[in-house]
Amino acid sequence: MRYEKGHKDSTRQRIIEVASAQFRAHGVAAAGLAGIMTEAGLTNGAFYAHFSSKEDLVQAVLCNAMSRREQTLRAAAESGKGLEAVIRDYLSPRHRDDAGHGCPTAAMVAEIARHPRQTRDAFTGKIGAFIDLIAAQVNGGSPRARRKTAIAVYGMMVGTLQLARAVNNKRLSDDILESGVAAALALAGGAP
Amino acid sequence: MRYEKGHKDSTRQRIIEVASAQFRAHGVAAAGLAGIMTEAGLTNGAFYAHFSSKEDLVQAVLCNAMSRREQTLRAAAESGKGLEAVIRDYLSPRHRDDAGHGCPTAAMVAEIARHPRQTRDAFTGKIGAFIDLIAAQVNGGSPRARRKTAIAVYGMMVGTLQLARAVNNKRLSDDILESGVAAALALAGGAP
DNA sequence: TGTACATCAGTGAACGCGCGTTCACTGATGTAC
DNA sequence: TGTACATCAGTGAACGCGCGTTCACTGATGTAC
Repeated sequence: MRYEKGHKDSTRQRIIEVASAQFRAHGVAAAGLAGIMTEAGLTNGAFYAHFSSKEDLVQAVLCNAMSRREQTLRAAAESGKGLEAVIRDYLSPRHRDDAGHGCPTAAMVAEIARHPRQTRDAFTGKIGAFIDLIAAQVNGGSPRARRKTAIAVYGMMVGTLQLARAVNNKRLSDDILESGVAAALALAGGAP
Repeated sequence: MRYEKGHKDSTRQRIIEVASAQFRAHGVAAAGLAGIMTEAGLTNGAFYAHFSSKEDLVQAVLCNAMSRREQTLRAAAESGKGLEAVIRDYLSPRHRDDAGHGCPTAAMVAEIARHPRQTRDAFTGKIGAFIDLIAAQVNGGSPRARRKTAIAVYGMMVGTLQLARAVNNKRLSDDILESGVAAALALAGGAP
């Protein structure tokens, strides 16, 4: 073969990573395959040697991005950094201003809700892991209560980050991030 | 004139309402002008007698939908229904399953963040009113603390509703709504 | 009162464009004999 | 060792389609004289 072993896999991975950033930065609908392939250093015809359709790519991107996010969360948990650091990092101006390399849920959740069953399955499968990881770091209460708190904390992180991104006023946007951090810590920290 | 007075205004309003539902149900990018005009009982050429561009319509839709939402919130506050009823209604299966007639923020916030300045301005201007209305019903703390809590509660409502919509598992989805309600009440109710 | 013209919401065909997708082809390599 | 063929990642032009937008036109009404 004229390409070294693993070449095709690495090309596929490159396409996924370019698409992942473009989907998060501009939305799935607004990111075109031609632009993705060009940024990946290929022509558009090569796309279908790697994926059967755009929807197939969306699923691959989702699995990849969510898995990565899960690993980051897991690493933070095991290094003992604690939930507070995760929350502060999530609701930081840096994360707000760089959606392309940020949380896939915050960037794509509303669009995912409108995608076909299989794509939503890919998302659903990963979201449970997030919840469990956060729940393990919540203080106080039964496992069931901790899980409920974890869901709420995650929902708040996603919602406040999106609000901070949409708002056209730096002062208000910073306010939103700050309020999210305070409330998330209050929830996760058990009784105040 | 062959049309009664106010005819054009009511046509414009009809277009806005049809677009409003389609934008929330399918997303701004996925909802086409031709489909909107057809559902409004007009042909596509008539669109530009009412709006200068699709972006112009997006702004009109945003103003209209957010104002309506604000009125609903205000009415609930004045009738003394209390924040609890608002939260329960927001995080209900009915609202989750009918995005087309639901909260414009939850349906469009991520897309709005990618729209031009003027569109984001229309959104930003309205979001402050929401926060104030919620803040007025939060128990305990200084006005500043209540405002921060209100932002967090609103962010959590938006985020958990989106998660509940995206997830492909009724049990988990209901769980998410329930967790959101409990946490929002805990936050807004002051010390537990 | 009758006629000519102005108004204007709406029609419907057409515009160029970028989309996702298809496909005949390329050309470097590995394999068979 | 040399030749013929198979493989296959990638090329690049083309496909039909729906998008947002434009525009010449319609036709019912109001206005001017």
